[in-house]
Amino acid sequence: MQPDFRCDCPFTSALDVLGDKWMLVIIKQMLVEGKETFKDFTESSEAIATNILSSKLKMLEALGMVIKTKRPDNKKTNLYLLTPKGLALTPLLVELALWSDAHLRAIHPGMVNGADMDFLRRDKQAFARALEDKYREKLAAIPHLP
Amino acid sequence: MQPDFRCDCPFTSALDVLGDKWMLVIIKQMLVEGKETFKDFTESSEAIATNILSSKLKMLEALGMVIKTKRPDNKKTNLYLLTPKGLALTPLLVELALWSDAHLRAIHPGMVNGADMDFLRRDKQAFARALEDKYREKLAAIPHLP
DNA sequence: TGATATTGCTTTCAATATGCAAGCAATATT
DNA sequence: AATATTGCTTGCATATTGAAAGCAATATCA
Repeated sequence: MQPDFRCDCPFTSALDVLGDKWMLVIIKQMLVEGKETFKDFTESSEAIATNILSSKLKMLEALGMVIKTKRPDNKKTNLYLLTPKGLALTPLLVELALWSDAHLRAIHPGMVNGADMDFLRRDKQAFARALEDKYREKLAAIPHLP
Repeated sequence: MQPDFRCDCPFTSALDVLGDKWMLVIIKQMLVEGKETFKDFTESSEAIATNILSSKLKMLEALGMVIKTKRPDNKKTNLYLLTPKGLALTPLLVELALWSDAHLRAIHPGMVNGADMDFLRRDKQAFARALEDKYREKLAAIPHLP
């Protein structure tokens, strides 16, 4: 289940894991949009197919970026949560959004542009910290994790 | 030739452009390894196929991230060079490498780990600036660009 | 306590992206 | 003039992604 790495370059190795259409989108949905169940992901605006979602979640789990667990009062609904290894992608996601903001609006004018983007442009480190802190608080509110 | 965007999210929109196996690898080869000709790219350690390389270079050009030009003394060899829009991906690449360094070594022990990585770990902003400055100097040494 | 709805998938098959190898025209080198 | 190099393109094979249906387990409702 490990990816096979093309070479020994750290840049390329990250892309061997993350360089596809979905891995970082799923991470973003967890971190930014608070998605945590299989259903949550299928309902997001990116409209991922369930078979792809299933396989990517398995990869993320195998890589230790996500853990799969449940709430004690519900035996059906699985929770997918970011581990520190997944949460550590926050600065990368922030750079993605900054680049989009600066260089993609010309060809994608409808891209969202609200108060969050202002905050991001004003102080990207604070923005990243806010995202991480919010996620950690969320985790703290689920006090039965492995 | 524009990508079609899945939705209006800035994170996802960046991945609509960059989220595949090769786009960022090619940018990295230009920025970090100084590759500039078609031949250069085919000889890199990632071993991209020539048809894929051709199509990705066309995309990068269409998106305005790369320009295709020649030296005045050589009518055959094309030069592919980063535009500001491509060069603006430096901080993103830096975050990719940092994440690899911190979280991928466990499953990819052979990943390179020399003086450059030390510099990167010590001061990522300085590292990014150094890369950008070096690339701009290189461009300045090709004084016949469009 | 059934009956129905929801969740979390898997399976099948179609479409698209990636990969390999060969080949070829234009230019550069000898 | 002959050969090598560069920058590709063109098939064709394989892998990844996608759409749709289906299904078992649990949860919710009457």
